[in-house]
Amino acid sequence: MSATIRDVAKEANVSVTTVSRVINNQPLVSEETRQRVLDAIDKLGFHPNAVARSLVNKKTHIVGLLIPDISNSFFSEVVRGMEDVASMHDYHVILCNTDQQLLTEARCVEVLREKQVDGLIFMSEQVTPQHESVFESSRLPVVLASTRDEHGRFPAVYVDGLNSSQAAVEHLISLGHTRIACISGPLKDLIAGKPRFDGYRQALAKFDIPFDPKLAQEGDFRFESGYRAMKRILQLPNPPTAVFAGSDEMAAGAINAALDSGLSVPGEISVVGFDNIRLAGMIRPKLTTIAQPMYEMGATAMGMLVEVMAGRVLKKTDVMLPGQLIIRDSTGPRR
Amino acid sequence: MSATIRDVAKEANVSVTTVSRVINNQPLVSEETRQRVLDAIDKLGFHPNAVARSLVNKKTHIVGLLIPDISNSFFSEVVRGMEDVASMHDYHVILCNTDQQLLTEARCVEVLREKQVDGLIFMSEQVTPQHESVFESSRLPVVLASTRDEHGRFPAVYVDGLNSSQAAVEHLISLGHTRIACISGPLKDLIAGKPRFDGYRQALAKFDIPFDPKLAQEGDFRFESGYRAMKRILQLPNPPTAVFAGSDEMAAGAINAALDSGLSVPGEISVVGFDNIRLAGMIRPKLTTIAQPMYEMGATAMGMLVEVMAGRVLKKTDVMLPGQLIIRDSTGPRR
DNA sequence: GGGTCATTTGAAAACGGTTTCAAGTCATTC
DNA sequence: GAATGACTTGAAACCGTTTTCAAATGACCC
Repeated sequence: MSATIRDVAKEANVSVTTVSRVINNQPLVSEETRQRVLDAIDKLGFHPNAVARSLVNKKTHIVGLLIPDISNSFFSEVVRGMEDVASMHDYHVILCNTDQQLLTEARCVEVLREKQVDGLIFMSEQVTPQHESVFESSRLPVVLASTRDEHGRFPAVYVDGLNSSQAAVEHLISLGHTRIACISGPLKDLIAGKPRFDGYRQALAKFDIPFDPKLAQEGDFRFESGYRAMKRILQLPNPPTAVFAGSDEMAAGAINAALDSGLSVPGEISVVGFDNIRLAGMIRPKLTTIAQPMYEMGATAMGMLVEVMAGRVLKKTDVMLPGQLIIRDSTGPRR
Repeated sequence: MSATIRDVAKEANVSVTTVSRVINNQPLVSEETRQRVLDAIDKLGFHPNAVARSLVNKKTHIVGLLIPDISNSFFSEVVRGMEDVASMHDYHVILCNTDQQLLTEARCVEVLREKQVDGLIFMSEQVTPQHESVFESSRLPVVLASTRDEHGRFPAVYVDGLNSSQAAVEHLISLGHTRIACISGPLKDLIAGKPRFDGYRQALAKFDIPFDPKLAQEGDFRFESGYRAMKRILQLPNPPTAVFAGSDEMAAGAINAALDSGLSVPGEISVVGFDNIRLAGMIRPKLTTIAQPMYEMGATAMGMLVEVMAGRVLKKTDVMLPGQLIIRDSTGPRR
């Protein structure tokens, strides 16, 4: 079918060794033979077979990406960062949607390993002991993105949820709000759930505002859960004047719920989100939020994985990126 | 390092042939030896090396995805459909962001081919003769998604932009609007640009509404271009009472521009979009739009590719999916 | 007892590259 | 003119599988 290195060798009247040297730009070939080989390659339209090459090199230059759901804009932005850095280093990425199912995740690791990928990036709300054992028995370099394992066994990149959300809530407090609700993500999520909720409480504590459990609702980061949580909150006898949501989608849901209940935003109730997905600038009012450096997080994670795969040792195995408060139109002074 | 088929053979006291038969579930092995081999595999923690396997099979069970930009929610939704169907058939996908740069696209095709992928799915605004020649010289099965080539040389799946947008505009007309603007995508885009614009004109023509070139603005599908186009339109001496936008993002931009100009939507101006991305249900007012079956488009494209890779011949090489008008809150009767 | 046949098994040749190591060529040196 | 060394080159082993083909085994039949 397609020409092989042997065909080229025959055509150029040299050995396969020499052809191999030429296609790998090794210096030990005379200019004249090199040219002859190049001509033969051209003539036959030869392309080296990366599979054969991988078999002997034991390197595929492919990395696996275990992502909950690529259609979620948070992940797709992160993945873009990963892919850009990967291709910068001549790596390609295999994408796997896991829906955070341990079984799916484990199966993916297994076949990726059979496919001899050079490394793995993992994203998921939790990294359980089962995860750790799956990763360890795969013997592959693994980097965690937007998550981390309890024991810090694997390098990880994530955003500082605690301080970021504290800043978000302090922003609300600085506007005069004292009755502030929180729509958090699942608290068992140790990166995007718990820390953001803790930041909320920490801000309250700092200003001696008592914590009212009724004002704390748990959602799942999605629009609908934000909408429903807000509806519940607004039925309270003594509703809040501001809401901090653990994700932009939930914040958008909350805003819609408020508007549907006839409240103006930020006139009667302020809302602040978390993530700064594209949506945040497109809804009305534009969302005040914490910008997560999603692209950068993906890029950083892939950068670390590349380092590890190159056999170098990481200077920092635990990278915490700062979030940034972006003040737009969904927050205003208490009236 | 990792155990090979030879190690297993030695451990089980059989030949590699027999081991190979066992791991491929071939029937010509006695129950007793099979068990012995299975035990050895277990004991050594053996996993077959897919690279070596691919070398002889000439099948990698990997397909390449050439996508303009995975961080765009339209593409990420499509890709999700592709990946789901791929994994259903035991394929994995390598993701490449091309930014619609011919050079990047060509380079990706080349290295994917070197990596011996079994097929390719391509997305981009245009398929030029250069593209065709790149695909053809790669000798890989190719399926086009949300685009198509002039000569119909490659199987393609896309949404019927002409009839869908005609339906969208007819919806506006049925609400009593006669002065209707159009914010289209680039007209050189033969799938998402031109046809949607043509559908707009066709609807006007059907109801004998004259076409006013001033009401036709060209954008690039993104939010900002919609915003700017709307601002221009609203400065017209005789502004329209409704706008049809070629994408939801542009529609969202248009709505924001209208609100910023003090107009109410849909009270004073109706807006209809195209795509039905998640955003459409999250903005205020919720967007009336044409739902593109994005997931289904990805799934269908991958389904076709799988067929082709299996050596079967496609019943239909040109699949046109219908769009669906979804009436929400951004359109209302002319006042 | 030899021939036939079905059933299991394994040796060896691929697949398309890389790499080790030895050898050949030729100018330079003493 | 032989020894030295720099520079090119190639034969062959190897990477971890699959597959072809032949051989071994044992049951069965006449």
